[in-house]
Amino acid sequence: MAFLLLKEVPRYECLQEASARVPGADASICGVFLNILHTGDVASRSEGEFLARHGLNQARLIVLVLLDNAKRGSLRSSELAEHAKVSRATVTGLLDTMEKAGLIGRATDPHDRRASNVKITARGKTLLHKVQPQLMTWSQGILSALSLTERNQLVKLLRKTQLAFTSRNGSHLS
Amino acid sequence: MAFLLLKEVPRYECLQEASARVPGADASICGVFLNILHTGDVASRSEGEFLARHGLNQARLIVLVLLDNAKRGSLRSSELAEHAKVSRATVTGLLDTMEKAGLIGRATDPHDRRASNVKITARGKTLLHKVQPQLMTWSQGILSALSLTERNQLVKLLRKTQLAFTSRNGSHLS
DNA sequence: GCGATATAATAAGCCGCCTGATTATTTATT
DNA sequence: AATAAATAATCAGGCGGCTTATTATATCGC
Repeated sequence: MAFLLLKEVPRYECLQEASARVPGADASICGVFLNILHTGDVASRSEGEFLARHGLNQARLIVLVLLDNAKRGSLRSSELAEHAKVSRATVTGLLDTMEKAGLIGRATDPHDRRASNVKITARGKTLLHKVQPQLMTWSQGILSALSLTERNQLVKLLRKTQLAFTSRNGSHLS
Repeated sequence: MAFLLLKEVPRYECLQEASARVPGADASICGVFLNILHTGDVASRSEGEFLARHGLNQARLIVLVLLDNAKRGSLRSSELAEHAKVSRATVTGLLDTMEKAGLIGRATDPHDRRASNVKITARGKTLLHKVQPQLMTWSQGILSALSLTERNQLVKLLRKTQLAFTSRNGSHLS
């Protein structure tokens, strides 16, 4: 998402203004759309900045979380790709970086020599267990600006919105 | 935002589940955070796919919109960078691509030969005026899944959320 | 057992974004 | 007028994502 829309209010205000001139425009719809994009972007960038202070980013964090929770103690890179919803090729690069940083380790599977088992290292666990609670505190500090009622309401509306996008996408009516 | 979080539901469910095990975690906060990221990502990707069918992306669209609305008829690349909230270097590359595609033109400013005036071409205008109404129809088709009341409610909550992030960021308390 | 097919991971190369350095030009200072 | 400082745009190089080969290994069917 970062690659475009609405890093800051001005951009989306100018789009809002521009859209008013488009024939058939619905101000309410435009407003929702732009605010969804803008809010997601703000949240994503904030989290990214938070994680960068620990040498992490969102993709690396999710890999650590997945490996830390793995029942078997290890996952294959293809499983990581699938659960993190990132291409396999991307995972390869991601793991290269993380391996260099000592956060994860790779070992060829003895039963299937095409595959490799990816494990979180002690160093990775330490980092994760330090960062995760801080991330919770951080997000609580921010999102407690909304009351519990507001948060529930927001989640309900967001879920409905997600559904609207995905069902429309799935049916290819666009 | 695309560069990480929550392309699909599985990913964010697994994060939600994982966060439940973190000491001090607040399920309501986590739920809001993950849903904001997920919704923004879904919306951004959907729009990206829509625009790709017309050879556009979000950054190129905003450049066209800005140029089309420019009172003077042209903008400088630095102005585009500022309004689109993208770095100047990024705008240079963006304009290179768009110039090759015949959507915009560049001309050195006669009064300040360091600067160049960027204009939308006839071809660019044609494309924009074709795509913009389609984009409206498309987003209306999706977001009319929410009632007017729900949309108003959602925008109100999103604005409050944006504020929570930006004010926290601004004060550097993290 | 052996050739065709499938699968796991990686490599190669593109795109969009970034930061920081560079070049050309203008403006300010003395 | 001449040098210093500021400014506009671009270039160089990095990162993270993607898709499309490529390589090694497994498996299926005859």
